[in-house]
Amino acid sequence: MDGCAAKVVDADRVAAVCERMPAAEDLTDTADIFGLLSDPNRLRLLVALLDGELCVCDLAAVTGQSESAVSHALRLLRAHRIVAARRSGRMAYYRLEDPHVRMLLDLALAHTEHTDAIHPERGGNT
Amino acid sequence: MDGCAAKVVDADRVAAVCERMPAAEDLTDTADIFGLLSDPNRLRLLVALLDGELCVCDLAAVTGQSESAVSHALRLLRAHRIVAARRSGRMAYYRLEDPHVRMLLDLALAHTEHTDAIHPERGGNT
DNA sequence: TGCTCATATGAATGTATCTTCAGATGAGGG
DNA sequence: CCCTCATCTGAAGATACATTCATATGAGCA
Repeated sequence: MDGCAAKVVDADRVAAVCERMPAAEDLTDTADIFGLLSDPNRLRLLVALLDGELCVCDLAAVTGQSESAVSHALRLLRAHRIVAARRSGRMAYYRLEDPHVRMLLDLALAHTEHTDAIHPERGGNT
Repeated sequence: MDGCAAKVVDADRVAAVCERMPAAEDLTDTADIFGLLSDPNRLRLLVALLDGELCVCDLAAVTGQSESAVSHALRLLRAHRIVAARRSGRMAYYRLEDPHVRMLLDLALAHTEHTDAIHPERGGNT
């Protein structure tokens, strides 16, 4: 109500935009999810899980990180229910659990694949 | 070729996932964009611009930030060509320029309106 | 010309975040 | 029971980031 009433130029536009502005909690929430996707290593982890579940050591191998780093990252993602773990003996198999994040990943990656036409020699891996 | 060949459990899966893994540059790029969306204030800015262009002081009013903070944020977004500025006299009118980011925002906001009830780390307040 | 206003910038501060190291937990095999 | 292996955790160090303050630019106006 007062957050949008300082020194404005287009008071109408400002009021309209304030109307449509999502709640602060929703914005924080969304920013939080984007934050989880903003790290290349976590991104690698999630992309690896797009195809199905993988154990920690395989995730470490795929993403080129230490198993400790992978475990820390998975813990973060787990805390936000983006991934889920299945235990089998000593192994922990992780899978992508959040369909919303899956959609964001798909959308984001679909677009980056267009941009890599600029990098002809880099097909997909090393 | 050895980035995916350490101590693995499902060598086939690991190899397959490595095949599909986007190039490091693309992942960095995507993570970078997600990083730009990972700040609530920048998010507010971009959401405000979804409807059309706004000047800096109106953006400050809408998002409840100082004009200096808004200017800094806009500079960042401008550097990544996510927003663009139109000058008119002393005023600078910014608009959302990247359709890819617009899609990500639309998708993310559509979902946060549903999912704000399930998050663990906010201690269930109003 | 001199003044004010809108925006832009740089530097400094504090805070958050990532990575690594060392050790802990817990399952399986001899 | 003891030992190994896969995973997990906590703490510490380094790095990056957001926010603020002070000031600069540059347009309009008297």
